[in-house]
Amino acid sequence: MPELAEVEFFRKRWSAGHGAKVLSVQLHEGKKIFRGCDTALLIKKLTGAKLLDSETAAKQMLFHFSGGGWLGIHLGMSGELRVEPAAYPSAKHDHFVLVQKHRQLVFNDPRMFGRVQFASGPKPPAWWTKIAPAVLSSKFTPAMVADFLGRRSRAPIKAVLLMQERFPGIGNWMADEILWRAAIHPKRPAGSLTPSEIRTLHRKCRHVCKLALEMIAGKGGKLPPELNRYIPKTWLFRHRWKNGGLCPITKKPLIREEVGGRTTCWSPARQKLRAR
DNA sequence: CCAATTGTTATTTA
DNA sequence: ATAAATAACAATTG
Repeated sequence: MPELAEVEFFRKRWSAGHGAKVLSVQLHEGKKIFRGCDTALLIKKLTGAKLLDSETAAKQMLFHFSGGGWLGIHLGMSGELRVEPAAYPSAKHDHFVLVQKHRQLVFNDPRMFGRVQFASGPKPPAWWTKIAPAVLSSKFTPAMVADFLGRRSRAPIKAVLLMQERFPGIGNWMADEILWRAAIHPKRPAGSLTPSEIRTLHRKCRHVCKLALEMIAGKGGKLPPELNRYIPKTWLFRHRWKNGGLCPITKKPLIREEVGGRTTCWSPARQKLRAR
């Protein structure tokens, strides 16, 4: 479920615990979200440590603790972070909980495609620092996009936009939103885009990321079903899942079909298979 | 029972 | 050998 802006939204929730100590760590040992994670070390280092600060990159979050603890969380498909009262009893799929004096920081993930990582040391670990430069950073340039599209020239552009090594944080709905705004058909081979289309694509990537962060991450309420409250009807997002949905620009019917292995929504009246 | 799901990754195919 | 397509992961919901 969570893409760039939603990840930032969830990180902000847990930021309620900045400056407070972790009294205890509760986790469901052996669950898939802990694959490759040294949970014994995690528990040892985080118990009694203070949560100092946190940040997001792509679809991941990094929480920094006193004593050199670095906690990485990826929400996968169905994960979410919540803040619950100190007396809260764990619910189903609450696989990982940091207990503080005045609250509990809860990671809930039914499908467990999410992930918990932990490292100890003076600096953030490699699995964090190697994440690709953010779409909103100055390192994300039209030339870099053009180069990447050239190396993925036969894959549909929709599939290429989902590749985290170059478009960190962009997921299924954001990719569709970007292509719709750029008026590019999702099945177009990445290598078939004109230089002008590539510049437009680059611009729309940044625009959608920026607006999504403003609209979603800045808010304090609840998420998935309520996400519609934050996103205006001028976005494809508000129409993409409805049967019989109409393109907000052309007012013509939208199409849903699998592209690059994911359900994809587009406006055939606006997004043509041949370059214009 | 069947099909769906806003993500990644291992395996298979071309 | 490389890139692209597909299957698999797990749990729930419609």
